[in-house]
Amino acid sequence: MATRYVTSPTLADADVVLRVDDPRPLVVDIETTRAGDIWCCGASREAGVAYCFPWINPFIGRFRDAFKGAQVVVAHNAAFDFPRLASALGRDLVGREALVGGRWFDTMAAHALVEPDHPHSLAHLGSVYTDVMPWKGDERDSKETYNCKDVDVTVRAFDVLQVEMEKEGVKGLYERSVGPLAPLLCEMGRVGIRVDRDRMRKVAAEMKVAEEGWKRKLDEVVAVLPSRMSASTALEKGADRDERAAEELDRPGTKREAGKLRTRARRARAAATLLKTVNINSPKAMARLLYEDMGMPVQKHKGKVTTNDEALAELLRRSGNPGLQPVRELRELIKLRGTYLEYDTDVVHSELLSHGTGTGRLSSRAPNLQNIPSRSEWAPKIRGIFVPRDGWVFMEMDYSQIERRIQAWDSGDPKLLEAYEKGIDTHIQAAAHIYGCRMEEVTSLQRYLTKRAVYGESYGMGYLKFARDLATEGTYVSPGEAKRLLKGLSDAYPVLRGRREQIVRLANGEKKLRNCFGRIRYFFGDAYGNAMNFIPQSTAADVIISKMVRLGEELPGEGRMALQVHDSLLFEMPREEQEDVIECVRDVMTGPVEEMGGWSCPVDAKVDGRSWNFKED
DNA sequence: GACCACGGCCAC
DNA sequence: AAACGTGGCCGTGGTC
Repeated sequence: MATRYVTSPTLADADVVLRVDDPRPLVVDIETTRAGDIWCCGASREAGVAYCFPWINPFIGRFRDAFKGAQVVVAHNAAFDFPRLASALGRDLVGREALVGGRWFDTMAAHALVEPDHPHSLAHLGSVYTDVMPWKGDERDSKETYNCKDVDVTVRAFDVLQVEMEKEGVKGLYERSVGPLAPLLCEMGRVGIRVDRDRMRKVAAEMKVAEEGWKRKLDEVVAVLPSRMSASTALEKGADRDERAAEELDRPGTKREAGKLRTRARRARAAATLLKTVNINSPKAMARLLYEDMGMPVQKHKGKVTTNDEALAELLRRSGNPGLQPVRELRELIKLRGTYLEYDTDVVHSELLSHGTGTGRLSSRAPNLQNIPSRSEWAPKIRGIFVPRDGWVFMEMDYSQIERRIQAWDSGDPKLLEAYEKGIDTHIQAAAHIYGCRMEEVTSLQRYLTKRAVYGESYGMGYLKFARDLATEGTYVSPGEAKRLLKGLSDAYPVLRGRREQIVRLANGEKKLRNCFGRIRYFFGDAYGNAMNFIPQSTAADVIISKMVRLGEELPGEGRMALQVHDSLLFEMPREEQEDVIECVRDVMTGPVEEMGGWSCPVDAKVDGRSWNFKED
């Protein structure tokens, strides 16, 4: 296709492409300076033609008018362009006075609906949807030409995507959910969540103390020590002694004994090295130490040598080596401190992406706030560093077992549905079937094992992995028992099992699955776990994002959504608005889901004015 | 110094 | 035949 890229446009050019009453979508793309200010803004209304306007008056004014008048404004990854444009033009991102309000279209978000597992970069769209030669990183292009190419590819991709979305039947999903969600996600990230850095430093310091404790423990337990001698020194002396003794024995007849002593010396030196220099954060160094120097049985994961926590737990179980537990504890502490207690800011502006997953879940990055510890011993203290603004409170509303409930709804399994209708604990119900007893007789261990089996089963986990997982946490179950557990669970809900088998067959036959919101995913090769998981996971994702869109319209007062973590929403609001917000959120989240024939899911609410660490009260 | 792959591990 | 799904970030160790 012939192209016309205008890199030094005139006012007459602006009159053409930025015409206020042009009914065609206005496609834009900004480039920014190193400091983050807008440097230029490209614009186009049709494939093959693009203008790159410097970000100066009077072009800025023309853009303002064009945004106001445009029926749709299109950008690739609009979450980058639109907030910057809105702030430069003195308008909001969402709400009545919004720059482009609900009229924006993001080609990246749209592509994620059409090809969830493909890359969504503009370069990728250019390569599959257009005949534009690859242009990213081509140093011969001026910045203006580069911008024009971006805009041109965006406008062409937009045209193709209209067709593709129609063909894939995902247009409704985009219009109802994914499109309207985009400005909300943007706004959530822009406002951000406050971090109490004093508290953060205190927790980090506490952790360091705990680390020192485990380091001393490691020092103490590695060897039986002469009094007041450091562990590494003791080990080295022992090694010296062994080696001297070995030399004396080094003659025919006692060579074997000499060899044994040398091995012992080598291992002692290795242990001494561990205490002094081995970096437990280095899998390579740990593998050398454990498997070569110390001669422990090599642990493997998917065919590869591993020193992960599961391996250390197994080595500990088999050898009883008291140095291993301190290593496990230290690893955890270092990981937690390094990952979750190093924010160099008072407000974290995590970015929520709607194109980040194959299932329609959101993802979170820079920082990822969807994986803040919740079960670790340190979780309360880590969560405690995230705080609401002064006079405001946090409120978290969680869906209760939403994916399991969706499995029940989707399969129509009468037994599981009955449990939810009658308010029966489903894990106890399943355990009663598995262990052949009455529900009152199910022990807490049996319920726990069943619950774990339920989660594993929905991902298609095998019994060996199931048994190993449990062992890592200190619950020993033989492979045979694990197998019986999974089988018993599967037998407890035969209709659900049938549906899962059907889903896997469908995925392998059609190579594509669709949930009731119209979301699709393609499957390649031998689909199993990811296929059986798609329906519940993606349906839950679509339930919650559709509710987020509703809440974007209905949330009263100043209250705002702060974060989404797959089955839960975190809100922040002035204390006096607490009751209104809770009522509104509860109503919306538990409201009937049209796409599911009026199905709904119960929620649990938690409120705390102090931090994200909700205390029971 | 920037970038990358890898092993490992946090969440739901 | 068997089968753990969806993410992002850390430190290490290597390359360019």
